[in-house]
Amino acid sequence: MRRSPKAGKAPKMDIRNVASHAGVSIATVSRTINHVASVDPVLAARVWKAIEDLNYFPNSQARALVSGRSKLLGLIVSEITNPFFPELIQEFESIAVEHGYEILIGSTNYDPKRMESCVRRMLERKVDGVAIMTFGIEELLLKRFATGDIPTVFIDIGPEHRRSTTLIVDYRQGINEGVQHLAVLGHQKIAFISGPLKLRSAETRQAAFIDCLKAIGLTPCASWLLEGDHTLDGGRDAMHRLLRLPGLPTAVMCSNDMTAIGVLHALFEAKLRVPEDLSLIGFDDVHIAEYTIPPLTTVRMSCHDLARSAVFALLDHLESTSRVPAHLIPTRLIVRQTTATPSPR
Amino acid sequence: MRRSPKAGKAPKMDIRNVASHAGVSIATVSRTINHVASVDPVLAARVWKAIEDLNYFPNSQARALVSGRSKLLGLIVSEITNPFFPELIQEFESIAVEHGYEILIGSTNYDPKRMESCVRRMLERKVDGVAIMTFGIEELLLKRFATGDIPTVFIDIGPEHRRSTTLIVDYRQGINEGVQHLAVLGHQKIAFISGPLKLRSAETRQAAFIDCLKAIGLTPCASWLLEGDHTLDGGRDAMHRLLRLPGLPTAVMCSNDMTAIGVLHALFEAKLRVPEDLSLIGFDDVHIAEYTIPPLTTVRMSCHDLARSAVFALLDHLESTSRVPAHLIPTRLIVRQTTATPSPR
DNA sequence: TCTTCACCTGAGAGCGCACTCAATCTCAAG
DNA sequence: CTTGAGATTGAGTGCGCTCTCAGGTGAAGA
Repeated sequence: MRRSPKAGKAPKMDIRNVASHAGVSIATVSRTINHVASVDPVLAARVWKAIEDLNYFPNSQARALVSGRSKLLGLIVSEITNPFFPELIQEFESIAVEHGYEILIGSTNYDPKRMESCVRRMLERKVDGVAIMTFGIEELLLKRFATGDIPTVFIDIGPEHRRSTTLIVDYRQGINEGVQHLAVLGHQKIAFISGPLKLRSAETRQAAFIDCLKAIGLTPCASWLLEGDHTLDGGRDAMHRLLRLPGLPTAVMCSNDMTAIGVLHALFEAKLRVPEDLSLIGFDDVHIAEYTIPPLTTVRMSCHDLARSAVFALLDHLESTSRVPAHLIPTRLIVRQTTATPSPR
Repeated sequence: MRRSPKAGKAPKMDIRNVASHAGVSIATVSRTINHVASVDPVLAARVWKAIEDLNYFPNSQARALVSGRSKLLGLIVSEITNPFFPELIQEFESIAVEHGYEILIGSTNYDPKRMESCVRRMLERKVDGVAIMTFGIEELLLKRFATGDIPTVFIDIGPEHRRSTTLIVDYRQGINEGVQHLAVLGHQKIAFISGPLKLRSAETRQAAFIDCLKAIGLTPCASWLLEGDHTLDGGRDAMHRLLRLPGLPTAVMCSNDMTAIGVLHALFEAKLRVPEDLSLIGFDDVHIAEYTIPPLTTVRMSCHDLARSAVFALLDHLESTSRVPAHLIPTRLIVRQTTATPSPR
């Protein structure tokens, strides 16, 4: 009774107890738990009863240790407080659980130190696979998982090896729809508030915006290309900066919805009306985008698609289910009420 | 090479490899890793170098198995897509990590089945402690953890035993401030949109509201006591119901911020202005409450306080740090711009 | 009746690590 | 030079479980 000072309580329930209580060997208990077909139904019933009676839970540490499979999937996101990620996590988790896996979440907050510890923890816990959905792997993560020891899923850019999948988001499609939509309404002066440009995907979104602008014969104005950080505060601050500029654009596109909501707030403070004085388009289409005032026109990147593709890609590597997942994530414009014809000024 | 069909890759790095590479016994490696003071610095250096060279990670499954401590803290929340919880999770995680623990998240979505599987998973993974922050334990959870085998933290109501802590949220304080604030502004007709009433805390909040109303001589009107579900959609729907009623209140208090944001949206659709036509007060003070239009007056229940108290209470049970945590979580009104004098009608 | 074979079951090994305990080593004092 | 206390070290055990493999059972065929 060395390491059990609490004493007496739970009498260290393990597979042996179940075995003796059911009058079988531990091997049979193990087989029963793992649904091995060859177990005599009578014995299996006895085992299940014993498990029930004793309120036994298999120790997954031990299971993982011996089987080599932890049944854990890592999920690394950049910022859990950005509503997009909880939505993604929820979806990811339910699909994972459905397939017998659990998830270990890591939130990097764009902080290299946290990122490092995140990866380390995943490795230590021996996750069976990892989805890195940070929208911008600062090399670090990429390098850590480059060895290809465990299956990975990346977004936009990732290592090239057999056990890794890269999900490509078609930012251009949705952003183009947004720009076109604005152009059709008559906007010519369009600003863009990006995410942190060290993030690959933020950069890609901005690049897509610039290209789309050029495609319709508009010249992107450098001072209307602001860098945000994908947060509410960042969006508000960027808009403040924009407002201090001499000329004002007639429309603003944002790299994500949080930024757009921040912009909405800055505009409210400045007593500017949306969409009358300024049109606004977000990106992601988080649930709350439908609830802003006015409801936000935004580019939808389905976190449902993303989560599904990620889990399935991982499962594919793990169990070669050959359930070929879609690796191209589409985006499309959802028109709500933050866009309108520019008012003559 | 039986169970390693991937072959060749990582040569099954374990403590033995490190030991032989460093020319010491595995015991010394173990001691080094665990920072046992008595290890000869020279040997320790050799060990660390070997660890570095071999890129070795201790297997936490094995560590947990033998030591009996998983260094895992469970965190069960009701709904990860409600922004309050990500904020709570982030705080909880960073404090936990700071103290050498990791967290396992479970989101119940108010679904008994998910709840059951959540608990089961926590138990199977042998978490060292669990914080149940669902604001409404439907007995189920309570019962599951009632045995007192592992330390737990509950909110509002929990089992009574040595290894369990119950955090009491002082809903009344903040709600009272809200009601008073409304009363001072001249409101007499105040509605309340609750959370799902099967949730203990939702019920408590509503009860507090009713009491506060009575305390200032107002009679709560039954038809103005609506049940929501703590979501955006629920808030919007409840407000729709309220709008269909013959008489309209002049102010609405909500059981959480998501509900309030839903209400805001319903009001926008109905072309009613806030706060001119109707005053509105939320609850929680999630970050985005500052960003609604107009910015939401709300009762702050600090998720920072909550997370801190929860982790510390758990650590206290685990390591008897006797870092006595505050068990009373205060709430207070944050006045922003959704409240004003009722307009004469 | 005896062998063959398919089918189950249980004994036992060992997953990677922490921890105990006895062995070894160091060094000062006798 | 010997001895003992104290400091380090390494062999070995076992955490709870899965999986292999050999042994045992019973039905079918010779």
